[in-house]
Amino acid sequence: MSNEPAAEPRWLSDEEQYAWQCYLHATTLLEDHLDRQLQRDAGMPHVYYGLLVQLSRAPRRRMRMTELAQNAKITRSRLSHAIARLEKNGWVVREDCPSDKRGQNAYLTDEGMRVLEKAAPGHVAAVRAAIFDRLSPEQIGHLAEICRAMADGLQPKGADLPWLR
Amino acid sequence: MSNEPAAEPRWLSDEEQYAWQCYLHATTLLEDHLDRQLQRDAGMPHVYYGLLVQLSRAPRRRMRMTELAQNAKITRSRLSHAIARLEKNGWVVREDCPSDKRGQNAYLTDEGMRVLEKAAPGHVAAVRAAIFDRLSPEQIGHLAEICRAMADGLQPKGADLPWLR
DNA sequence: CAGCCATTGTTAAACCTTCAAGAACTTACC
DNA sequence: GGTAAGTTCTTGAAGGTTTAACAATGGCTG
Repeated sequence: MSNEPAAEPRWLSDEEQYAWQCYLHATTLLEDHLDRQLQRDAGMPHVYYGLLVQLSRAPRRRMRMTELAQNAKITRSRLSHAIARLEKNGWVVREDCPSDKRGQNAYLTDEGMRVLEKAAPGHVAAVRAAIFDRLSPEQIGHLAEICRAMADGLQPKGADLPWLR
Repeated sequence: MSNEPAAEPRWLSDEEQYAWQCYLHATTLLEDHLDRQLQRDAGMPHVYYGLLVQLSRAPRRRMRMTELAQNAKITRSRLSHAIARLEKNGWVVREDCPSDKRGQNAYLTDEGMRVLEKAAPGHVAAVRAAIFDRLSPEQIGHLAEICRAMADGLQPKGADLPWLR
């Protein structure tokens, strides 16, 4: 199916092309906007912030690296670099996992927690201003539904990234 | 409004939180997926591909740097680096702009055009598989509407980036 | 036309991401 | 229990992005 030269590619209809255009614009602008907002107000990019959020919600503010990577939808390699940086900031520390000697836990430090709590209101405000204050409740429902369908189609099964690709 | 400590941040409702989660997952997974797809099949990241597409649609396959950056929603700096790389590949060349001595045009070469035409079918197929084959026509309409509303709120007015932020 | 401010595009440095490879450990199986 | 295969996490290098600063030019205002 992906080996044949694909005799006649099914191009996008006008509606589809328009939707795709809008999607690309919105997602690029939003991601850039949030990255800058967080870089300015909290000294880290959006993805890193997301990692702290995950950790803050985890049982004892700790989580196995792989699980964290899965939740955040990033590769283990990327996470490894990210945690290294967050560790330098003193916001996270690594600990050996008791039950599996290969494993590492990332632990959100008190200082990391403070940074997160300080950044959260501004971030939520930014997200709200960019999305939820601009959409009707029905649209929010539709968005969730649409994104869920998309994410479903992109989830697991792949080479080094059991979940990505 | 952004100066006051924000007495009581309006957190996200459960529905909003769910939608935001879905959105983040879908957009991260999709962007990663397309980046890999294009890197593998065309030797460039998704953004670079988008630049070639823009150029291919422009009048004489050329466009002013700033205009290209605006259309692609990226900074001039990022574009500058990107075009430098594409130029190394021989897919784009820079030309002085006749009417404004500060200006540069990016021109899509014949080779660049070939690369684009070769990559297009696979890319469209990937986009289709990830989105349009998974959504109903109504959902596609909703998506466009939602993204348009989001993009509208994020458009222009800013410091070094007259359009971004 | 002189002065001043805005715009255009680039650059260097710091940072982030990807990719491929590898070290350490676990599991399954004989 | 020993070996092969799989899992977990890290690393270094290559490449992409951001930020701030800059040179060159344009355009406005008096």
